[in-house]
Amino acid sequence: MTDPTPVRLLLADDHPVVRAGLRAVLETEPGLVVVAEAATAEDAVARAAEGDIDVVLMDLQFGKGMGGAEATARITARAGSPRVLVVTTYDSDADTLPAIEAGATGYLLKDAPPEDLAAAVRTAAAGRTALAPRVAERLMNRLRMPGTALTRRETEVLALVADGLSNQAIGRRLHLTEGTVKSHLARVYTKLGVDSRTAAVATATDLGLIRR
Amino acid sequence: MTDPTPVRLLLADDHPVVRAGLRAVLETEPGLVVVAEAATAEDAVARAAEGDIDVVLMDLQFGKGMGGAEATARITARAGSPRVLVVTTYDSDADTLPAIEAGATGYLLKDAPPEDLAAAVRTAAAGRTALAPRVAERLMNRLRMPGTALTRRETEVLALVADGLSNQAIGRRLHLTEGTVKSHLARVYTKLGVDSRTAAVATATDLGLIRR
DNA sequence: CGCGCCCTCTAACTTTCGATGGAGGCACCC
DNA sequence: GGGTGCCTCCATCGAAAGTTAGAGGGCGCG
Repeated sequence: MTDPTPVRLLLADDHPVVRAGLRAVLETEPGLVVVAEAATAEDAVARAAEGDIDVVLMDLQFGKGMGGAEATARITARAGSPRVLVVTTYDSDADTLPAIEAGATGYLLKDAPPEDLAAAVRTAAAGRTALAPRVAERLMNRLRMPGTALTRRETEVLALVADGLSNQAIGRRLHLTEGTVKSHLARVYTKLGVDSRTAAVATATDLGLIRR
Repeated sequence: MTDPTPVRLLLADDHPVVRAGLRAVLETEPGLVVVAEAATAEDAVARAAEGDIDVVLMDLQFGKGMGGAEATARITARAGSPRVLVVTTYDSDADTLPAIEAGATGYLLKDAPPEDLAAAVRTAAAGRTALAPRVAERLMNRLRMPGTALTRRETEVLALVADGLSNQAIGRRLHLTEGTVKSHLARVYTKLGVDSRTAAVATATDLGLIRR
């Protein structure tokens, strides 16, 4: 009656408590086995390369070093790589879009009930996409309102504005001229319907386009 | 050799995964027993009132309803109440100060290693204060820099800046001249050590001087 | 191979901000 | 009464930010 080939999992999260929680929740499920944990994104990439993992549960925020999105990209870049299921606290566009672009098979929120989590892991193991309802809704809104969608570069510039940088400083950081930064921001303003950097940060934060 | 009166714990966190993780980490410790869990702040307040709890592990962010700080205040307001140990992800002043004001016995971060967590629970059970190193450092910095405190008017103006209003608009809103608004902001900038409105909003948000 | 979208850059122009250095009124406290 | 801190207002000047109206290259898609 037991499944002869259980789904083998790697937990990548810098919080020991969260790793213990995921382990506790998932190991009670039949057919799921946690075979390894990683406390940094670098470790996760290295461990995933060993070939004995079916699904990686990946956090996006790590205290130091590489982020979860980049780790996801590196893992999925290899042939025969495991599926990566992002499990994080936030559902802003600033987090979801890079993760999905990086090749994540699913995107879950940490407040999900254990059943949903286990179901998503099985879905991911089967190669199908698993999205949390809130994330799915956000993506739908994106598709419905294409005029409002900020491009990657625009989001990047706006995030630096939110950090308090001047146009000149942003230009230096991104290797752009100050004029180009202004161009990006001008487009951001029209898309968001505002007319200043502070107003742009305010509404973008409300809309979840950037995090703060 | 076993302690006849173990420390009885209540876990209050809206994430099932985190509750499972805390339970897994703490129940392996001798002398600690998790007797209840709460998924909302309201439940935590009600459950803590039953009198059979020594220490509450309280998250600050709950998806809906009451926040962890208010719940902490309500729990500690009663006589003979349990100790409240805040366990959260963030260490900004906006979170720590209200929690401490509300009567929390300690403040931990979720990335703490399990040993530290268990040690902090025992410290709290004994009635002593348990602070994560990063939080302690932050509090020390506060005490060292008393000049950073913003006046009511300055905070009011800065909050409107964070909402994206121009100096003129703020003046209209508060019945001030634009020049007065500039005066307030100039003082805010020197106090925060910045030189632009966006930078002021960024650092004030980090410091928890304004809400967003 | 166009077409559209994104990214980059330019340049001149207007408006808003921020810096500086004041000044007077008011409340509170020693 | 004389501090001290907060709030209000003033004027000027240089520095950012925002506006407008372009243009060209790259990339994917039908």
